[in-house]
Amino acid sequence: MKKVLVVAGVTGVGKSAFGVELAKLFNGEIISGDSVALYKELTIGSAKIHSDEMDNINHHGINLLTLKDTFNVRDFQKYGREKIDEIIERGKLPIIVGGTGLYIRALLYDYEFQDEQEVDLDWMETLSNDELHQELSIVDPQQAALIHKNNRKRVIRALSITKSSQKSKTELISEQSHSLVYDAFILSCMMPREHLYERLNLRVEKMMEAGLLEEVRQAITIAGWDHPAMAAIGYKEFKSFFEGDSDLGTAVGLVKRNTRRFAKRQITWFKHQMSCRWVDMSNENDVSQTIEEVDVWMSR
RNA sequence: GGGGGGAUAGCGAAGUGGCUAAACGCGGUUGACUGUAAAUCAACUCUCCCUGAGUUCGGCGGUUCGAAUCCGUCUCCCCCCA
Repeated sequence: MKKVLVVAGVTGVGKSAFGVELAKLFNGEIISGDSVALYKELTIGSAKIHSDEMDNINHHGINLLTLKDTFNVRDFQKYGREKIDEIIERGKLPIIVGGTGLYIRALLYDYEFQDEQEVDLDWMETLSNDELHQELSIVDPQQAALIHKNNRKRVIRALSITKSSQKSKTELISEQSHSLVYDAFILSCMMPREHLYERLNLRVEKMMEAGLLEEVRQAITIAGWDHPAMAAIGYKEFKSFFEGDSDLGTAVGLVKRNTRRFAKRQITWFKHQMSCRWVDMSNENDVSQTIEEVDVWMSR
């Protein structure tokens, strides 16, 4: 199986720099596993790696799109797998670096996405959460049992799978083996919660100093608030500020809070959705120990 | 010195005699996750031997079958008049 190194984990602990370090040590190229850094216009708020931090290591999946485009997991899986093959072709090690759990999991595991025909979903709009969930329990009872009725987006998605393709979500998932399609060594970077939160708060302050507000202003003139990417943390929080409904301090506070909550969700994801080698980035010994383990894995 | 207002769980804030361990928001914790995922959603958050029990609503004392809610008093905070 093809070897792929993965530097996943929580935001703000230094994954990007660690990825570059590993790329230099093991002759690698980096594929970003980040759903926001994909967009050219979203740089400060996405904590995107700066070009002079890349240290001549090739980075893929950054600035790939403009805010005129949209993207989804399926696109990422396709793009990522192509890049992995290309990099291996060049005799180098593909290194996935990022924190978008679903993207990374879909890339590494045998997630199957099928072609879906356009289906009119407007009729769902008028239904209540309960009615939609009721509908789902008829066409796909297993998924209905798994998805909470208030999770409207998921309920609608599960419904639309059955409407726009031949299989239900349950059937689709049951056909997969839920195993890795690569010889992947998955690192999940973290650090003690308190320390992490402190860093994250500080990072938001730095983003403001770096001109985040102006970046948001420009992004909305291109994309408007309706673009999915504008729902990213560091952007959506400024909506009410720009509309004159709240002050800047409130917006910044929300960015901090949402970043913390996001970090928590990432930890939960990597803890339960894939099996990772956890790396405490605040512990030098653990980091160097990890590098040794990568070395062993490489020569395996 | 006089007059008025207020003290509620980590914070903000409802509640003004039983349905209240106490709404709601924030903060925090835990979890779900297969085409918007930095998205979306759920649970928990006084204590404990936790499908039950125990101690709470500034302190103390009282009224009452029953008080965060009524009365007295003390402490602290805020506003107004001197």
